Amino acid sequence: MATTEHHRDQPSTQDRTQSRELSTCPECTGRIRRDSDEQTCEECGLIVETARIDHGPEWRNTDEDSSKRTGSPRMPSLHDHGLSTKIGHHTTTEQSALSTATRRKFARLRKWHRQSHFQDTGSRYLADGLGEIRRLASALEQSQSVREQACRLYRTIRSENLIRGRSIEGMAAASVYATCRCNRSPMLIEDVATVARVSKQRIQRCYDALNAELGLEVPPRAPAAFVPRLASTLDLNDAQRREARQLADAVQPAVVGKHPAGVAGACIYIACGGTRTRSSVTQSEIGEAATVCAKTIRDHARTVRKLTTEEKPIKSDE
DNA sequence: ACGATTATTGCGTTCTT
DNA sequence: AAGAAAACAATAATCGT
Repeated sequence: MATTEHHRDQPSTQDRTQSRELSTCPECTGRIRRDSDEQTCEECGLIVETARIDHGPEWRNTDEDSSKRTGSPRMPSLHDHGLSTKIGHHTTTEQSALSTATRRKFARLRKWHRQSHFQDTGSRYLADGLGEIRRLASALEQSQSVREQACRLYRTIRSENLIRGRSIEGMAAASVYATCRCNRSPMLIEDVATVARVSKQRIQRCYDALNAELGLEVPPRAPAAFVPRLASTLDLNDAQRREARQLADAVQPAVVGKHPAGVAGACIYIACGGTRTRSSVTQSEIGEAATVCAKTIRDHARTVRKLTTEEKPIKSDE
């Protein structure tokens, strides 16, 4: 089949994410990340601009085999890239003009046409997976760009025969998760597990297999990326956010390998007063928001404190 | 005797025919 | 609709110390 051959040479997800421009956010002076269709702030999540217009050329011969030169851009999220057509229902004035025989004929035509979509074997499964990805991406409020990237990833997963024996739904969820991580989004596997139809463990397995087989380079996650997210669910004020962010940035090189959301939670805990003054948020509240237990917040808070007080010993903090 | 590694089995799943 | 193929988890077996 021509479609799978075509997609073997598609650029992988990380190729696309590398070409993004950075500027600063008017709201919090954070960095702005630019996707193909959106500009979002990495700090506060503010969507600066949403370009609904496709600025690309009207026709493209860049599709390698130039099998398609005009029309809307290819949609990786649709099993046939949105290339298929439908025979519409004429429900208005024309209906009366058509004879019964003609209407029958069109109904027959329509049915045959619709069924012919799935005639090449296996693309039913592909459509299932892509549909699930679309569902997950929208449930997780991800941008259109993320959705398309996830679908592209899913296609290569499929062509590498990584799905057999696992599950379509698990792999779809893993695709979305992996895409979010490649885009440095503060996404937790727990997040996708709550909207997915399979367990967290199964998603994790699929994600592991995906990493092992495809070797896609997912960047390490910075704790600072989780600060805005946690801050908004915990309803913190600007000063607290700023403080927590500074702590997270300062501490980042020393906490590689630790769960970034847990570290971010610890920074927030300290920024909100810590044990000293009565903290505005409890450890368990933070833990819940970060999908980590309260003890982790406590432990990390200790190391964060130690790391930051070494640098400026003026502030004696216990 | 014990812990760690490897085989085996059964199960739920994809995918082909 | 049926069966092959591949993955996984739980259990059994084997091995080295």
